[in-house]
Amino acid sequence: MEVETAPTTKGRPREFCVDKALVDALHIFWAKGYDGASMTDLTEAMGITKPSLYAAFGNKEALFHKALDLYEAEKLEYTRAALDQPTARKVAEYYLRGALDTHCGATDPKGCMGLLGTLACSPEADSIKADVVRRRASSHRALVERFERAKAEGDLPAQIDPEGLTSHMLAILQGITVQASAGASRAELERLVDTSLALWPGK
Amino acid sequence: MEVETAPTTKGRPREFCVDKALVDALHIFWAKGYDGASMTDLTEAMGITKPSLYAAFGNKEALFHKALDLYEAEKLEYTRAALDQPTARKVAEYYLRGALDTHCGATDPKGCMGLLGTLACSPEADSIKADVVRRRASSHRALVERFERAKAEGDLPAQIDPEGLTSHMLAILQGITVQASAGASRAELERLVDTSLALWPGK
DNA sequence: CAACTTCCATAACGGACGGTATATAATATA
DNA sequence: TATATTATATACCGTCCGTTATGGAAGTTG
Repeated sequence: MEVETAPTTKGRPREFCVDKALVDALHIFWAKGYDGASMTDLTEAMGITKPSLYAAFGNKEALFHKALDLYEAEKLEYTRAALDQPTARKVAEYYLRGALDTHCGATDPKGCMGLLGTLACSPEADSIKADVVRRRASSHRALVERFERAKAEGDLPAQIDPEGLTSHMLAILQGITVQASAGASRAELERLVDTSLALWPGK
Repeated sequence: MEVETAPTTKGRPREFCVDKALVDALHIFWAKGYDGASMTDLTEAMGITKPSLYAAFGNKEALFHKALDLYEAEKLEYTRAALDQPTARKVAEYYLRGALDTHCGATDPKGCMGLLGTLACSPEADSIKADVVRRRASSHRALVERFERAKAEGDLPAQIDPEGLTSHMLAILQGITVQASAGASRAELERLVDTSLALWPGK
């Protein structure tokens, strides 16, 4: 049993770039969701055949997890950077504006890949769902802690519930991605964010 | 060419109740989404065979639209009742608490059937998607008008953008249903709603 | 060169999908 | 009772799904 893909250079070299193929796969999953993306969709977008895909990535599910890793690392970087902002208000602003750029940009698919993953309901997608839920829980936790710190530092009012505020802000974020998927314009979503920030508590 | 199902009583009478079967179908679509619900899932839950289903409802897509009609009429009644509340704050409160009861109750499936419909990405589900988006747009419009009226009546501050506030509130609503689908507890979502209402502008 | 290893292309696998043809059972009408 | 009409039950259709077996092409190593 081999633990990893052997780093040998023997045999015929592969004719495609694994990293580029993964980027292509990510775009398909992002646009169509796990169930909606067929192997044919994927292989056509990646420019490779099915046996090549299986040799390089394992299977569809493994490919999705790898695409999700890439998505988190590249596209969700703003959610980590947001935590470093000096005040709770700036955290929220960074978060929501980042969501706007990421989920309603011109080049990438509209909406959130994770959201599609969570709501995919095929029986075999349960492992996908669990993965996304787990990742989301860790963002949630980090945000609660950040808002607790903000409360201690005085840039959130004392009566604010950090747990509730986190769920509230993530709900807005999810709503943004839902509306983006449904075809809302960037301008519309900017007014949404402006309103949410106008109602934000504290400084 | 017959325009409607003939109201005759000739021939063998059907052995199941169409209305009850539709309720069963609704629960399946609600829990699994359009693509996730297979004809086998549906017929088993409805207790009928496929030919009976096709004779009574046309096909899967027509069945979904009828189930969506029922869903809107019965489960989304609160969104209409909300508009009759005396102030913008009460409208929001009615809306969000109603969402809690409807999408995080004990008996019905968690989450929002419309949301699953919008995010279903199979090619043949485009008509489903368009239907849901259209229905949602009309709720949106009604809400904007209600908030404009509230502004005129003085229970919303002058600097509030009714369009943005509507998108904001619907985003929270969508976030609630997303989190409910993902397994959030009722208590968690109540804290979310409490926070959202604590931040609500005006009286 | 031959031997070996790895990748690519074709085509097929079993299974599930939405949808239906056919035959039989049950009722109303005449 | 005979006939027409409609519902049910079974079995099947073609298509697409994710996955894989097979044969040959392309490269490295001796």
